[in-house]
Amino acid sequence: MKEFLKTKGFKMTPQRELIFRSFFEMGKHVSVEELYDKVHQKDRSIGYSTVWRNLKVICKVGLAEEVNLGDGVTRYDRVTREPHGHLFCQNCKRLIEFDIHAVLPYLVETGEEKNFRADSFKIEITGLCEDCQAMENKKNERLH
Amino acid sequence: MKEFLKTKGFKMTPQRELIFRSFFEMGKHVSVEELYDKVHQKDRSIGYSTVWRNLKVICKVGLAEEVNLGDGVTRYDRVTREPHGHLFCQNCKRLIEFDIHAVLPYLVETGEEKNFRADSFKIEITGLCEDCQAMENKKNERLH
DNA sequence: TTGCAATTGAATATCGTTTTCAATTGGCCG
DNA sequence: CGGCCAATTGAAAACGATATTCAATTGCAA
Ligand SMILES: [Mn+2]
Ligand SMILES: [Mn+2]
Ligand SMILES: [Zn+2]
Ligand SMILES: [Zn+2]
Repeated sequence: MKEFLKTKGFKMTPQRELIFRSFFEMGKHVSVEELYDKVHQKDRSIGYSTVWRNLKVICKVGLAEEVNLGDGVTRYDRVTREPHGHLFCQNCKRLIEFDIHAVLPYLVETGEEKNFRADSFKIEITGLCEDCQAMENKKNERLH
Repeated sequence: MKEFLKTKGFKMTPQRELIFRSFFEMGKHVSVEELYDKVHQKDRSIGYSTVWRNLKVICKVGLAEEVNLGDGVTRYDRVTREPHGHLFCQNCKRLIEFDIHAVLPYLVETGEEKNFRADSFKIEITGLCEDCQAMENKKNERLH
């Protein structure tokens, strides 16, 4: 990792090491605050801006991407070889991923048709996840 | 329009009338600030918060939807019968629409598979529009 | 070891969004 | 036609996530 960062023009530091490690441990779709909480538990001296900056670094070196869902909080998603879409539960904010191989060619073609140079594709389905639907049903039952 | 608003529990006011009219005149993908500028030209007394609130009203009554592209500015898009996706130029912020009939069934199916109750579908392609590519090329030529 | 750019933490700035509050007004009812 | 009251308005302030500033520290190449 240190070597990898060097090729990208970044130094390794203890703070960066902990932040990177924590990010990759936490799995997908992490917000600055969530990562800060985790990192801060392990090292109370690490500041919020350092966590924020290092998430940007993780993106700059191509290991993650920002995900914006319009709820005012940017999440950071590990980059995987497989492009995917997101099901976003408006209630619990959970993100469920799904494969988009089937539709990607169509989107690529659409971009080409309009002479658009596409950098990235985003597919999001907003709604209510299975669990939150169940909770909603229970709540409605109680009203009878 | 006044009657329509009444059925939704809203009153008509001169400010609202002007804001609604201006919004529909401006076409698609309007930000609060853009609409405020336009409205403010016609009536210097109308405040920013009134414009903001009325855009929310336009959404509440189902005539528009918020569009979030991760650039920190919410845009308001007239609701049309036809679902569509967006090509978003990162340089000039222009939005180009495209039809998504072909991929919608796949997304609906995906939601069902995961027992997800889908409210809305969002498809965005980020990149550089034709004009901005041309500008970029010109700039690069000049460097030789 | 030295020099210097990169990094860090705290504080502060930014900026679009949202709320507060007092004053005004639309529209229903008598 | 008034009177009433909830809805609406405009200005100002609050919010909150993101981003920057700055002085101090540190990684690391030479
Ligand atoms: Mn993801
Ligand atoms: Mn649109
Ligand atoms: Zn949920
Ligand atoms: Zn452009």
